Amino acid sequence: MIKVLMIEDDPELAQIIIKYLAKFDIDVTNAEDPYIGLSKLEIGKYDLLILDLTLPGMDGLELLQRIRKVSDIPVIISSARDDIVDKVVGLERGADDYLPKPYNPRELEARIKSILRRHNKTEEKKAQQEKIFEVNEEGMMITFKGHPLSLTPAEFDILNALVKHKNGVVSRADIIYQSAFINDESSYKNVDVMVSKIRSKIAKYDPDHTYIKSVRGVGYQLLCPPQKN
Amino acid sequence: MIKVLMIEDDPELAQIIIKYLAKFDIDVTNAEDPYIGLSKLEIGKYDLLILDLTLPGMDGLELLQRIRKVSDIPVIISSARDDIVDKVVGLERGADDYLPKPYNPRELEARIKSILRRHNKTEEKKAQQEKIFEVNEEGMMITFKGHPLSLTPAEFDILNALVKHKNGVVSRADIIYQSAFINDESSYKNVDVMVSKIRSKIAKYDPDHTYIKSVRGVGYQLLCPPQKN
DNA sequence: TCTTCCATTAACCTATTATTAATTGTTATT
DNA sequence: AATAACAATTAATAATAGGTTAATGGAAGA
Repeated sequence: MIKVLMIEDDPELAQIIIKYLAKFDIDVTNAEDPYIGLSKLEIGKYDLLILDLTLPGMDGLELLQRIRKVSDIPVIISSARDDIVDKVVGLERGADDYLPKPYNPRELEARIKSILRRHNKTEEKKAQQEKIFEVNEEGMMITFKGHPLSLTPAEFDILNALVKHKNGVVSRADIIYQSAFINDESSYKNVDVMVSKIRSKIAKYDPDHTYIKSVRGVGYQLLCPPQKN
Repeated sequence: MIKVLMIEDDPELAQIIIKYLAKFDIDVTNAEDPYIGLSKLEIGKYDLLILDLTLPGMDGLELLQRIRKVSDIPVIISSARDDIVDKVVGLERGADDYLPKPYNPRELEARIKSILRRHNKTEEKKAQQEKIFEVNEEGMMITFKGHPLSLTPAEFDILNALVKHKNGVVSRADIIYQSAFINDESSYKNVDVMVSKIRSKIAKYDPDHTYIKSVRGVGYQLLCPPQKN
C-alpha cells in the first residue's frame, strides 16, 4: 500500500485522482489547505507528495522550499501552468517531477511508481514481501514481509518449527521437545502463551490476517496463504 | 562534470542538445545507432541516459528492457510520440522520465539535475548503511560512523568478530577462543564486561540506538540496522 | 446447553545479563 | 628499581528479560 499526500485546492479534481489511484493500491489523502497539508506531512507517514502550485494563501513553490527544509519526500508538482520557468524553478527547488494539467491519471500513476521505484527500491520490497516468513537460523532472526520480528529464543524456536512444517500441524509436545529454550517439563499452556506473543508481534505489521491457526486438540499450524479475519 | 549518453538518430537535434547542455557542465555523447549506444553504455561510465524511442533497427522500449537487465542507470525517454500508452509502458519498464518532443532544452537540463539529485542521494544512503562500522584489521581500528573508537585489543577482537558475523549470533566461547588477547581460561563474564565497555564507547556517538544485542543464553549479535531504545 | 479447549492478560520468579568496583598483571617511563 | 598507566580479569551487586504458571473470558464442538 502506497500512501500519498496531495495538496490540491480543487476538490473535484482531487476526488477523481483519489478514486483512480485507489484502483492501483495507492491511498491518497488530500489537504485543500497548504498549512494543513504541511502539518499532515510532519505527522503522517507518506511515501510521496503531489503538490498543486496554485494554492490559496501560499505560493506552491514557496511551500515546496519549506517542505524541503524538513523532509526528503518525493514530490510531484501538478500545475495548471505549462510554463518553462515554473518547471525549471520547481525542479530546481527539489521537485522530482512536474506534470502540467490537464494530465491523464494513468500517467500520474506511472510517474508515481517510477519515482518510488528509484526512491525506496519498491521492487526489492515487493520481492521480500513474497517471501512472507524468512528465517535466518544463524542470526536467530525471522523477518515477516521484510520486517524483522524481535523474537525471544523460545519464540524463535516455535515460529521456526511452524515455518519448517509449513501448512502442517505441529503439536505442543513437539514444540516443547525440540526447543532448547523451553523446559521439557513446562506445561502445554506455556506454548499457547508464547504463540499468543508471536501472533501479536506479527499483528504489528498485519493486523488483518491470521497466520498461526490453532488446530483443536492437536496443535498449531502456519497458514500460507493466510486467512482473513 | 556530469556524463550523459544519448541515443538519438536525429543528428541535428543531437547537436543542439549537446551544445546546450555543455553550458551547464553536462557532457553529452551521442550514439546514433542503438547497438553502438548499448556497447558504449557497457564500457563507458555514464551518469544518465537519454533515449529516443524511434530508432532505426530497434524499438526503443525493447532497448530499454535490455539496458535494464544490465544497468540501473537513470533513463530519460525522449520521444516524438506524446502518447499515453508509450508513456506508461516506458515508465513501467524502468524509465525515470518521459519527455515528449519538442521540448525546451532548459527543461531537459532541469529534469536531468532533478533525477541525478535524487539518484545520488539514494546511493549515498546505501553507502552509509554499509559503512556504520568500518574495520581496519592491520591497524586494529574500528570506526563507527566515521568516528574512530579507541578500543583495547580484546575489545577490538570482540567487535571485529561481531562485525564479521553481521546479524548472526556469536557465542562467548567463540569470542574467547578466537581472540589472542583474551585468555582461553577466562570466564564468560569477562566478555560481558568488555561488551559493556564497547557499548559505552559506541554510545558516546549514538546514545539512542542498540547496536550490540545480547541473545539470552546464546551470546551477542551485531544489529544492522540498529534498534531504537 | 454444556463442556472442553484455546486466547490473552497479568503476575511471578529465576537465570542471565549489565555495570561498577576491586584486583592482578604487564608494559612503559622515570 | 619504582611507579605510573593501562588492560584483562574477577568479584560483587543491580537490573532485566523471558519463561512460566495462574486466572479469566471466549470460541468451538458435541
